[in-house]
Amino acid sequence: MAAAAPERPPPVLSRDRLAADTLVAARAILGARLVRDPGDGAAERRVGRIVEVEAYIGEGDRASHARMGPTPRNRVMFGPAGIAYVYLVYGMHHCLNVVTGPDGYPAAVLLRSAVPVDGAPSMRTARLERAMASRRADRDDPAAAAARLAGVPDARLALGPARLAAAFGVERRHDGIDLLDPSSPIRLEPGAADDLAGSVEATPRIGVDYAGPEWASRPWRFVLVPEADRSGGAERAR
DNA sequence: CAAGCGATTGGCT
DNA sequence: GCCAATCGCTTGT
Repeated sequence: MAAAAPERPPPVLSRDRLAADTLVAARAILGARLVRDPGDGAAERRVGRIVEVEAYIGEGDRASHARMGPTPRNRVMFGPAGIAYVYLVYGMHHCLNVVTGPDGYPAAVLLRSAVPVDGAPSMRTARLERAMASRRADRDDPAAAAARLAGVPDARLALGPARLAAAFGVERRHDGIDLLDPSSPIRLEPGAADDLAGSVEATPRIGVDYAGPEWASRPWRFVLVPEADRSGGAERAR
C-alpha cells in the first residue's frame, strides 16, 4: 500500500483528551471506531469508522443545545467527557454526541457520519426497524420501506447523523452511557492505522442557521476526506 | 396548559 | 429546489 501522504499522528482517544479542548477532541474522534456489540436482535458486531463530526462548545454557542443553560434534555452535556448525549430531533430522529470539555462545561461532538467496517447487514436491519418505528408511511407500506433500504449501498448506511444513530440502534435510553467504557454496549475505540488515512477538512456546521451568521459560519464541522478525493472542492461526506 | 420549533430525512416538483 | 413528517422540549400565558 502506498503511504504517499504524511499520516497524522494517531489521535489519542483518552478521557483526558476529550476533556481538554473540544476542537482537538473532534479531530481525535475522526477516524476512531464506533462499536456496538451484538444483542437487541442484532447478531453481528457493528463497527463504523467515524468520518464526519461537529463541535458544540459552551453555553455561548448559539447553535448548541446548551445555549439555554442546563435543562432536562441537555444535562449530560454539562457532565464529564466521554459520555453519550442522545436526543430526538424533528420528533423522529435520534442523534449521538460525545460529551467533551471539563466537567461542568457544556460541550459535545456530534457524530454525523460513519463508514461501515463490520456488520453492515445489521446496520441495514436497524435502519429499517427505526424507519418502521418512527414513520407512519413506512408502517403503512413496509414493502416500500424495505425496498428503499435495500437500495442503499453499504457505504452510505451511516452517512448523516440520524442515519448513523439508526444504523447503530442508538436511542434515548443510551443517553448518559459511558462511550469509553469497554463494557458499554455502544462505545468508541481507537481507529486502526488505515482508518486514520486521509486529510481533515473544516466547514461550517449543518442545519444551524437559527444560531445567526456569526455562529453558523464557524468552521466547526470536520470531515475526514480520503486522499484520492482531494482533487476538487469542498467534500461532502454524504 | 397551549403553542412553536427543531444539531434531519425522504419524496416530489 | 421545496416541503411534509412527527413529538419531546422549551417557553409563554
